[in-house]
Amino acid sequence: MPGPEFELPPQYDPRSVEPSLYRRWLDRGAFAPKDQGEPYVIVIPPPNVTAVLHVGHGLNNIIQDVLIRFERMRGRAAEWLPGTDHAGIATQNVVEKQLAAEGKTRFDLGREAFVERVWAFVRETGDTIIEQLKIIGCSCDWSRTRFTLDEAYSRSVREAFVTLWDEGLIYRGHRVIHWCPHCLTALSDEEAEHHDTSGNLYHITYPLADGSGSVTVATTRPETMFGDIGLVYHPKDRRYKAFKGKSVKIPLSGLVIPIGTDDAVDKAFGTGMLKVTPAHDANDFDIANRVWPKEDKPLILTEDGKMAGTGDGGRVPPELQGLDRFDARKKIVKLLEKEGLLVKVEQHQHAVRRCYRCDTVVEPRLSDQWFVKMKPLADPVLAAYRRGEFRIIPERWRATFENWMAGIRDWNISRQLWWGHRIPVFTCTKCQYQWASRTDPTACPECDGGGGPVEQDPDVLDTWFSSWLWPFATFGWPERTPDLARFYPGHTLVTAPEILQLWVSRMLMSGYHFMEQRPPFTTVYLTGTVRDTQHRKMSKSLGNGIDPRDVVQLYGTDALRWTLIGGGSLGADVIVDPSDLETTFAPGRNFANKLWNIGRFILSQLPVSVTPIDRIDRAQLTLADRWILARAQATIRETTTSLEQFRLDEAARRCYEFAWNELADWYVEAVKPRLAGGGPTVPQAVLAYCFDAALRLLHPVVPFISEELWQKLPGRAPDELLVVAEWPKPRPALDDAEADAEFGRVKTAIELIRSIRAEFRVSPKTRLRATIVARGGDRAATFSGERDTIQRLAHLESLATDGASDGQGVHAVFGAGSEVVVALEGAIDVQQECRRLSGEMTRLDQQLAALATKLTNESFVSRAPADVVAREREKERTWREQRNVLAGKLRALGCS
RNA sequence: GGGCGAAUAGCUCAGCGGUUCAGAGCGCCUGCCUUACACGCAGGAAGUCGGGGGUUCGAAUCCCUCUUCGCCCACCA
Repeated sequence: MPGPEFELPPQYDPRSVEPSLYRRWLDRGAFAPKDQGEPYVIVIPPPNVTAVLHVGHGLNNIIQDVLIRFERMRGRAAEWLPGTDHAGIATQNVVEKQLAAEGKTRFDLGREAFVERVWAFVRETGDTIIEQLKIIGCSCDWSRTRFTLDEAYSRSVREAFVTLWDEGLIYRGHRVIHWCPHCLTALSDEEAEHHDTSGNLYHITYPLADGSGSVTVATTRPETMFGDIGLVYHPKDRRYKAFKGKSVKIPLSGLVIPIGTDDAVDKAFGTGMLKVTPAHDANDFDIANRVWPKEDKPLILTEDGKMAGTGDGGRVPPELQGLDRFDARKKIVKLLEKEGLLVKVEQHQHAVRRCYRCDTVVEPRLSDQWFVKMKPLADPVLAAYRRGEFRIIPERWRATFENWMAGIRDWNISRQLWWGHRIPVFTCTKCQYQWASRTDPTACPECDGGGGPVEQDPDVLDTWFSSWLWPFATFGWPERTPDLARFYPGHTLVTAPEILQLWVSRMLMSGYHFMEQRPPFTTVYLTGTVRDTQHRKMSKSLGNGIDPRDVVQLYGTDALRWTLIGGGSLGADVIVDPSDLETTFAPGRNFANKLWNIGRFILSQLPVSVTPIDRIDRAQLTLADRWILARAQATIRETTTSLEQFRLDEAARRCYEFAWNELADWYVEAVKPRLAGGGPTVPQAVLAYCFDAALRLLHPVVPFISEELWQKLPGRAPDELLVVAEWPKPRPALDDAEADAEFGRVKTAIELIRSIRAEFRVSPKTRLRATIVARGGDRAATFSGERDTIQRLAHLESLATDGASDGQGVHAVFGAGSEVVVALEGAIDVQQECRRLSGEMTRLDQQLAALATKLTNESFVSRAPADVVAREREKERTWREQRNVLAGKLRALGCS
């Protein structure tokens, strides 16, 4: 009797289901960790508030969602902490761009108004990002959403800074750092990205001051020559021996500078003579400190990358002052050429550093910045990693991580920005005493009574100086909150490998340093990257980004998740085609629709109350019942193992095969006749059990469709939710290797009959008569017991399972010599059948020959494992029996 | 300059020493609107597993090498 489920439309419409389900989960508080139980904690890599997410972020967050849903169902107190990052440079950049469109700069607004303006922007985009996470189904604990610039979070940042200061790990460094002339701020080494660039190597003549000749210097940056304080060559370079102690004149300016020597010079590069520009090259800075430690290090470029003016020491010739550095380069080259001081220009491949936020070529620049001493922080982490206290998967990242940790350099944390955490360093204007403070001081602690006004450092902290505290600042550190006690240390961090150093390693360092030597997580899962078919990263500038909202609108969230999770194995890139969303996302949509229809059918067959599977008497089970129940056990085990091993793709595939190929294609089809009769409750119980298990197993990957169907299953309380339902456990009592093998034979027999039908172009409407002859290990009862199934699925009129083959019809051999014979009167001629069978024979003979070679090979028999040899022997026996049957058939037909 | 990854059907991928291991999805071909599903069902065609060499009784699977692509790191100006 068809139930009300037939009212359900035959086509699943995710749009009508997903938003309301998500709301139900929220209303029920399903994403909050339960009060009891062992915690499982993931902290989200907080997305920058600058931009909407694309499917690249989608992959990352969906992986986290699969893991958190899995562990939640397994009974852990699952905490997935969400939030966003204020993203200092990036955000300030975006807002400054907006201002520029209005013809304004941040200086027009002033610091306070500008920061207010950024806040307004951030509130808006932050909300969009959270919305997107919800749309793709993320089951974050929204009650604990954090932002790295929240008041409480800011206290954590300040605490970390002051602690490090007190420990002597923060210092003011005077050195050449990466400076972005567009963002007008210093950058860390990690924020200045290398880009291979094809440039020029200019060979420039520096005349000797005494007029006795000249030397040639090769440089990629002629515009910095006015900042030269000398030339150096390698002390062992004989070519320049005669120049020792001499001086040269800087071309175009005439300034006289000395020639020195330094070991750092590469004799083989360029001319072996290096110009030393200490204020605009980190390497030159070091050389200058060795060779001319007392010499000034003149800056000849302004902060925004222009040639310095007269006020800046007057080293730059007047006609070049104020020119942009690249325009200046061109002009200088021209001038040099005119004066005959340009020897040659060579093509030169080299890496140029660019700002990771605005892509401007970074200018090395001597300045004063705050640095963190990293070695004391990194060493314990490296040691802990080698002890195995946390792991990084895929394991291949080990070398990268270890090299970085071992060779770590101090971290420049000050940024000349307005958007971020103000550096809590204060200076007394009277006595110049400088200190870091957890609270804003009003007076200098060193001056007696009336100190001078106190000034705070104008700079802000590097964004990463706040996000490196994420795993514990989010839970209230430095206060000893219950959350902190419960959710630190966490478990899994899922993120992109490109921020392994920028973020992951620093979180580990802060974790070990501030949290009593405990790691913030035990597993770091480095995901692959979502790329287009040309293997390019998704990015706005390339126009190949896909907004997850578009995919969800077209195909549903489950389809999006299905493609991203199934698209690649652990840590592998996922390739999607932005120009063909249909092909990319249809498989997931199709699967969701298939589940929908399996559900529609099963639900229509189930009574209001279904017998639990453990109350079914095993004696009542048919072979097909036993088979699907055994398959369910295998699926439960394999899916669970795969998820435990972070093989989400494998888990997804396994469930898919169970639901679609095993349950729908075989069991449902096999069981239909038994259902139609309204007969016993056994098939209903089996269907309900298997479908329930499949939905549970699928839930982490396709949460919406699984939840929607699961709630419709009989016996559900109105408030029961799959999202917090129990993860299936295997029931050993339902394991059944025998049924697995026997039903496998039945399937094979059906497939052979279908093949024959198709080969002989017999319409399914024509009912055929067939015979199955069980031989070898096969039992006739296996086939007679499933007679109805075989007849129905192979479109047979009748099936004989007891008689011997009479040689009439089309034959196929399977198993250990068992045989299928399909009666096809008139449709076949003997010649054709002879050809077909001898073709089979040839194939079999080839396989047997190959096997014989193997088995007569003394080395194989003696050296291969015994079970492998045994298996090969068994295979040979089986094929030999098949061959015998075939040979008999050929004889009977009188084939030549 | 160093390190890493990938190369398997037209496309996107799985398999990573031995069970028909040469697979899946999409695409393609042939039948089917079989009352859950044409976003479907059934049956097919399709790859000398990038080239070469080696280890092994046995290699898509391990080692070396080459080619192509991609990524990360790097103070030769």
